[in-house]
Amino acid sequence: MLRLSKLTDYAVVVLIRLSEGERAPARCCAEDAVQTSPGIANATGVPEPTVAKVLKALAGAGLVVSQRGARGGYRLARPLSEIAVADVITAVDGPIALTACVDGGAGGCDVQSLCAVRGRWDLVNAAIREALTGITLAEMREASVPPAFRPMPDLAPRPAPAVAE
Amino acid sequence: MLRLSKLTDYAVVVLIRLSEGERAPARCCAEDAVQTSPGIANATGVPEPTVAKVLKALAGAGLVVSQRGARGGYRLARPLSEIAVADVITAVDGPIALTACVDGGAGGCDVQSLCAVRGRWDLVNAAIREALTGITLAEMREASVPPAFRPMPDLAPRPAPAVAE
DNA sequence: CGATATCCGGACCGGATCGGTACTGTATGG
DNA sequence: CCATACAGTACCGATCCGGTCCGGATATCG
Repeated sequence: MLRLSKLTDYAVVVLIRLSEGERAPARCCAEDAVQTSPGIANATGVPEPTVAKVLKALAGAGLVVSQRGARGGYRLARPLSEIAVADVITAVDGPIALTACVDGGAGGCDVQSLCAVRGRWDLVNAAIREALTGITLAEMREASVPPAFRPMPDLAPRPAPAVAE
Repeated sequence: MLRLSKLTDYAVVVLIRLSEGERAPARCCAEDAVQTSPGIANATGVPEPTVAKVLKALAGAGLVVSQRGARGGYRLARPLSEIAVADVITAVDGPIALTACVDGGAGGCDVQSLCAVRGRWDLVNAAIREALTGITLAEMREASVPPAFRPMPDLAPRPAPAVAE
């Protein structure tokens, strides 16, 4: 299923929200346009603690900068065009690795025969990583803007013989 | 982390083993070169029940054909060059979808604000699916053959500003 | 300069899904 | 007729994710 953390989804929402800045509220134009965790949570609907956790991970990865103190908050470190989906995934879910026996495989394989798979998924990992690196958050934001224009996309064409899903 | 099922890894091992056929054993050239679950399990080191489950899923997807009966077993339905990684993942782990709110999103989103993400990941899903469709098991088998030639691959170069992992 | 309120940081816990196992039924081949 | 091997179902354990709570640090306000 290629399970991707829900946290990553939240991270994208939070980052896009962070890029849009605070428009409506009464707070008249903050100097750095920092946004607080509760504010983002209120705007996005994500629970506050979860937002805080996501922001924390993002701050640790350098995607956002944190401003501590009474009037602190979070601010984007880079424009969305410079943030790839791979960066968000790496920040939230850790390094991109499909299986346990890739890249930083610490030799946790219990069966030797299985370890023959080492390096086998590297091609797939590289391909996925490249695909994820080529997509920026700005593109994702643009993609979600006109929902009426894409009622049912066919996704990617599959030259290989498709099997019953 | 892009968690990929361990079952998928096993499936690749099993399929490659299935493609290599039975060379060593005393069984003098089976008519269809069918291999039994215990045989594959013994050859690969994967527990027999797991092999059986993987084979079952693969048979359901049409990647392998099953031969019931006393001298039954499994046989590849297609050469490895015709089997894409995406097919294996789809067969074992179900359809490729990173998040719950994509493609067949049944509207399980509890928060409306979150549902604004609908369709946002479609680009990423399409890219990943395309990447996975473009890699066949034959390529993966070739990649794993010479382990000495790639002691520490750099994987994919990352044009985007790399963050601390 | 001190108090305060706010916010970041790390730690803990519950729940859910996945991985693995065992049993029984059915069909084929000897 | 019996042995073999796949197919289906059900169960159990473990790992990991998601959510929540509390403590430390900091900038503002008095």
